[in-house]
Amino acid sequence: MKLLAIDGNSIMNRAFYGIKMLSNKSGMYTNAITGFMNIYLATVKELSPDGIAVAFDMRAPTFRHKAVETYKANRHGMPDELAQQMPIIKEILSALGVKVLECEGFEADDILGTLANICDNSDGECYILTGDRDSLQLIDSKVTVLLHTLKGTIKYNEEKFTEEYGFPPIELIDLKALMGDSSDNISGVKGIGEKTAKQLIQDHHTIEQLYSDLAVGNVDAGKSVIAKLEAGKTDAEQSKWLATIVKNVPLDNDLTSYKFGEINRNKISAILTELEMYKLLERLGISPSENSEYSSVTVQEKINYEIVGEFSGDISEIKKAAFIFNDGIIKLLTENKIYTVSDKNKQLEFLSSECKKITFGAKPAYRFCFENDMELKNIVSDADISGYILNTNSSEYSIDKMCAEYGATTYPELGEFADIAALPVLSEIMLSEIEKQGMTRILKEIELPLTEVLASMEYYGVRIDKDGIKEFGKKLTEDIAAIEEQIYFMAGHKFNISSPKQLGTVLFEEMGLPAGKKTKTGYSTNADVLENLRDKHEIVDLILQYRQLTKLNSTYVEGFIKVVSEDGRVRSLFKQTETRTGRISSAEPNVQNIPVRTELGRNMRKFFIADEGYVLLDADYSQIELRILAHMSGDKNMQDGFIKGLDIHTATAAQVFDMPPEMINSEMRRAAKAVNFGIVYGIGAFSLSKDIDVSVAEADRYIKNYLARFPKVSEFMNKTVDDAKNNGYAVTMFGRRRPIPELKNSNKNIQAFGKRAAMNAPIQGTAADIIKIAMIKVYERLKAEKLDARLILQVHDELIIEVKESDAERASAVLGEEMRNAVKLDIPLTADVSKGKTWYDAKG
DNA sequence: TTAATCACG
DNA sequence: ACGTACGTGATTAAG
Repeated sequence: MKLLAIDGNSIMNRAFYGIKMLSNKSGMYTNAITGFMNIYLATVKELSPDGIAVAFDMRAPTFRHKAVETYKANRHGMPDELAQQMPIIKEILSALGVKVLECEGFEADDILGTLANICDNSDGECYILTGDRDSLQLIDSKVTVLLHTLKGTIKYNEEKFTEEYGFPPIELIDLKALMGDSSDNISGVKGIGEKTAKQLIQDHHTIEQLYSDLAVGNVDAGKSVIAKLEAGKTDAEQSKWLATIVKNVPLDNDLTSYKFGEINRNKISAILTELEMYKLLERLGISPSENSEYSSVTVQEKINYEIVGEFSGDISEIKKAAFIFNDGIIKLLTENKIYTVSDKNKQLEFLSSECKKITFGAKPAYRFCFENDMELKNIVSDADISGYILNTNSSEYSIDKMCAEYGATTYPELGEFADIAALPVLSEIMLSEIEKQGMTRILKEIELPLTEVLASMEYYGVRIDKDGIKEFGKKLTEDIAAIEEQIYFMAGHKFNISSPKQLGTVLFEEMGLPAGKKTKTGYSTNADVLENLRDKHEIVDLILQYRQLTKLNSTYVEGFIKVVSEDGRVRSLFKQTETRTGRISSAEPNVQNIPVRTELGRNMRKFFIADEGYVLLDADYSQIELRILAHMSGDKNMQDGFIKGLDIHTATAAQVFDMPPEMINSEMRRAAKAVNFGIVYGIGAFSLSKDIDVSVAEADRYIKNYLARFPKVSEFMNKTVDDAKNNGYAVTMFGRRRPIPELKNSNKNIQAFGKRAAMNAPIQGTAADIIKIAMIKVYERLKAEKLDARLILQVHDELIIEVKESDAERASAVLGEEMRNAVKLDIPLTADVSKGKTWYDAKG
């Protein structure tokens, strides 16, 4: 009988720390379970044992000798996120017909030792799977250890062990008795390390032999080693006792009782469905539970697709199809047949046809059409977008992962056609889920049409004055060199100013400036800290200047010179499935963080220019997030300020300080502005106090006053957090969801973060929804009115259009009207348009 | 690859 | 008692 004995705690630990945190929608962590099952299945496949026993620790707290736990540890000495997975893996294993062994007062190790012993005394073969080298002492002719490490699983039998260590496995106990083991709190002999201990055990084998040899002067070692050994005899004996794995745990010693039992498929299905571990279910050959969220669509037949090859028919006859456009090739699925389309003209004919298309990642296809002066028509579903809408938290929306998550059939046997084969059913499941969650309008009226707008923005790009940037860079480089010289002079030597570590040493050790905050790795040298040191030494100001100039030079000057195309334009990627709140993001290059707050940085915008004969139009929403808050909360007091067209920060100050608006000075307005920001972000008194430099108590008073003056805002925030806790997600005005599993985390800080995110998501997300709607309307109207104008940039609450001078007036009206009228709120949305040859000039 | 920093809304 | 505002992306240093 071949027995596989697994150290449950050790393997769960390895899995937990080896795999990124994963959790299902309700915040239950699954990473250790996933990792464990991966290792388990691989080992079972490799070994084909007759039976399996998995051992877990059950040590009463009083017996515990392990090191003190870290802050978030519980009584099991492990993080809650791991502890909560332990009972579940036990249930899964039991349901798989595997024996789960625990014994009061014993560790998993001891159970493994006993199992090994049982095998030794019968005709068993024992394989021990663990991540812990301790168990190697159990190896003998019948016992093999499979040691799981980062690099893979190493099989240790007697031969392999002896070859590596130079002595038999049982003497590992003696080795530990000498060198100790800090993780198990075994002291060993003081002053004897691994090297010396190994040599001594190779020569003398056991502690007992070593000390009897020592007594007759038969130990070949230096004077100091001998002295240490003599001094540590008791320690050695005690350590040996501690290091010895117990082999007499009361267990059933009939080996056959560990043979595989019956598999409870229903139970496994129920547990894994709940955990959303669909991949594992598939590997186990078990279908997801009927009670699954997605049950109505999870019972599917595998469709018999025929792979035909290059499409040779008449494209105009295709009425409905799935396609994926990638690497210049289209994979096409229609009427249960899969084709490729390689000819460019055929591709364009297909894309621009009236055929209803479902796809995965439509944006590149839109761009491909724009580049060829065609129009991509009739995209009715995009799985990439659907995946994002259903879970904005995911970092990857591959077809494979989504099939596992939503229970769609996969077709790995179709190789390169696996994705296109899975797409129709996957899309159908996701569309019905989106419908069920009330997000169909988000999909059809916002995200799907937006893809075309973003593709168009990417296609056009923005014109850049490359020579201008180069010249600006030259000046910066000169200034940087001069500042560097001065800094080195003041510091007394050269060093890398860009290295926070080296800078910290210079400022806080060599120059003796008072160190403020610390980071994980040393002193903090960020702008906040330096700002406070400004009047302590002249060098601080120079460093701040150096930081500003080098940032401008490397990120913006050098960064942009690198990405300007032949035609003098830069094409950023506007990503539609990136942010958790529903905003779009920009990358390669990021055009949403071009400097504006300082005059020097703002110069960068002089190099974002309109093409010859064209001008730029720029419009941004004024206070859109606060307006949304006023609308969604229904707070009449707050709405009043906007309806009357007051300066909102001054109006807030008047409320918070209980004074007429004309009595509000700039300092008070600044404080009120910070409070307004804080409210949107899910405020704390501490951070607010730091931001506006008042005491925490003072800041707390501002917040309390604010919430008292705007009671509906207070209510709204509480309800938002409550709902998010109950539902597992926060939701925008239009129904877009953001899952917030952090609210269920056991760590209070993470929970607090969840609350702030829950308060912010509906506001930031609704603002994102609104500007997306505006973008689509602007895009459609510019097209309908045949204006020589195009949207080219979006910066969250700001849109930029490049327009032929003769059409500027009309485009300007379109832009302003569509932004203001994108949606109807209880209060007006305001957006003013201004015009200029450069972004610098066009920004009002 | 991760941490620190800083640019934007 | 503890930690401390939401959402992004790019660059640099350093393990």
